[in-house]
Amino acid sequence: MKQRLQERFAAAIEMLKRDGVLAPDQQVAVRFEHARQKQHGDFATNVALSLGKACRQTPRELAQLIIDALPAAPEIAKVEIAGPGFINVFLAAASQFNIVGTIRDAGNEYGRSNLGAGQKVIIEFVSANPTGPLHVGHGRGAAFGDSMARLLTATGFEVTKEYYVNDAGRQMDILAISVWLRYLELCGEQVTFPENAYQGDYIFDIAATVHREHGDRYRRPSDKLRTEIDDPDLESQLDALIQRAKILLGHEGYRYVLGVGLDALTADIRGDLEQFNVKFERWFSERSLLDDQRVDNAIQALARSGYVFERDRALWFRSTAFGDEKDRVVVRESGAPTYFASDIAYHLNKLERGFDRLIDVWGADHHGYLPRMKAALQAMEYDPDRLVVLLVQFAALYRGGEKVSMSTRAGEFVTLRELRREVGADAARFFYVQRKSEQHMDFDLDLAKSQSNENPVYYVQYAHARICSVFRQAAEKNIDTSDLGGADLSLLGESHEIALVNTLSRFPEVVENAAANYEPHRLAYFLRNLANDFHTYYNAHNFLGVAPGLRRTRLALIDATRQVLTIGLELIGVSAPDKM
RNA sequence: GCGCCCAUAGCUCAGCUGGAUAGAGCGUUGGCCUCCGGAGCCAAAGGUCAGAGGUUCGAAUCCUCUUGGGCGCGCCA
Repeated sequence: MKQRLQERFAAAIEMLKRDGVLAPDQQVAVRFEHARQKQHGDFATNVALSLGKACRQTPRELAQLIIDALPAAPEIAKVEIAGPGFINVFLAAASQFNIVGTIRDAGNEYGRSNLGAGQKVIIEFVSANPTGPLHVGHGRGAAFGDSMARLLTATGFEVTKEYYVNDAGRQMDILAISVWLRYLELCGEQVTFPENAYQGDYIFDIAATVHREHGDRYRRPSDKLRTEIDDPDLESQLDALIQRAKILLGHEGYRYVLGVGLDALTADIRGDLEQFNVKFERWFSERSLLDDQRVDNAIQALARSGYVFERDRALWFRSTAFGDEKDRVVVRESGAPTYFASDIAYHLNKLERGFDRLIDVWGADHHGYLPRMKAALQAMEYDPDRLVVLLVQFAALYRGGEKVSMSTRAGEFVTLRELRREVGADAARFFYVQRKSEQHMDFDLDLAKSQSNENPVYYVQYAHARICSVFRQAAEKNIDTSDLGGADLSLLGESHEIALVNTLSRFPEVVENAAANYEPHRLAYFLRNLANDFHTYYNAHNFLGVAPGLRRTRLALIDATRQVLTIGLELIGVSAPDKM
């Protein structure tokens, strides 16, 4: 409807240009917004206000000229000038109600658009290190990323969801040593478990699996584990322990233990996310980049740019040339590439796979990492704007008013699984996605659990279930609901019906805005509004107990409502139950 | 110290990229049909949009400064 109005007004503007009121080269964009108050009609534009100065007219005079030039249009009932020069448009009721038919004809397609025009987008999110179960902090990224993927798909992008598995590097070694030490304990060895290794119970489970399947095969005498290291630094001691383990177990044994841990945790995370209604097209291994020399290739590609140099026997990327705070190491003194180097390879790989836009969802603590990543792309002559990084702020956790730590190593976190079991995947997803991603979020676990019944998701789902219930009642009373398409929409007109229809008609616009701005929370708010409009209507009017003609019309309206609720909930990964 | 993010009702948050009288949920107070599901509906109270300047017809929204909070500044990932 907005677009229709824009066309009408553009025609009027053209007319004024021809009449010399406006300069022919004057750039004019007529923007409409939904009027907040009823007395201001349905849509309002400030075009006369913004143009007034350019043509030396007062805004109100110009508004009048525009209105006079406006072509006759059946959808417009009335046009008014208000305030300093707003033009308020009142729509003809009949043309508004047609949306009910449009929605029902479009079915599941309603709200979809071709904004993306088939552009290939890869969205990478969660990507938590596979060193422990996901905690509630990861849940926010998961809910956000997945909803974004759904929104982008609905708006005509070709979307691939990917999880980058950080299965290389020191964190993996710490995982391996943690598993192995617990395993040795099970074998009956006396070992001191370092406090900076992974403390979580899940490590025992993995160790137990190894012990059950292989007995003492990976057992080594614990006295050989002792390292003669004076360094009081716990991290250095841990590294020394890892070195001992590699020697004692041999390459294959060590790889085995590490692999068991990695596989177990990856599988755990994958299952957890599936229960959360999040599925990835691909789990991309960081190690595979190293194994296939793609990291080396990337470093060479970067070197060809001329922004790579050697210092202190390490290889550096001159990222400061592109605005980064300092230059960054890509190959360590030891010869091992940094995490940054494999990340460059990963992003290069995404570009080579033909994605037009790379979307990364990161925790806000990684924001300092963005300039160097963009710099790398720029150095290799890619447009850095093809990388879009969406930062999701931390969710500070509280339990009984106390802040809860979320350290994976210390094993002191609340898992996503726990949360899901307490409140359910639907409530958790809705709760997460309700918040704007760049907004800090206080997550009170006790509140989230105790209020599970007051979560707005139930309010929205209840609206859907209620509509389904009305149709069940209709069936019981042998009321024919098969020909809602033939409903006479001109019978609508109650204020609650107008409000509901207006909200329904805004849905495609909300989806587009949510996708274009990477703001799925808009959809959550829209759905709450829609549910509110419906509940209010439900309370004020009867659907089944009225004359057959009106009954059919109202059923068509609430059926369209049910459809939009289903589509909208689906877009944020929440179910639309028939009964609750 | 430098950089990024944030500050809106008692609490948790929206505010449609600068519009008209700043809105929801929770909590508080009062009300609702013997009828399609009361997980609902209606109403009231609650605000110096952190503070101060600036930009303009017009600012919660844009700019500067101040205050207060979160995060980052590794040859960790």
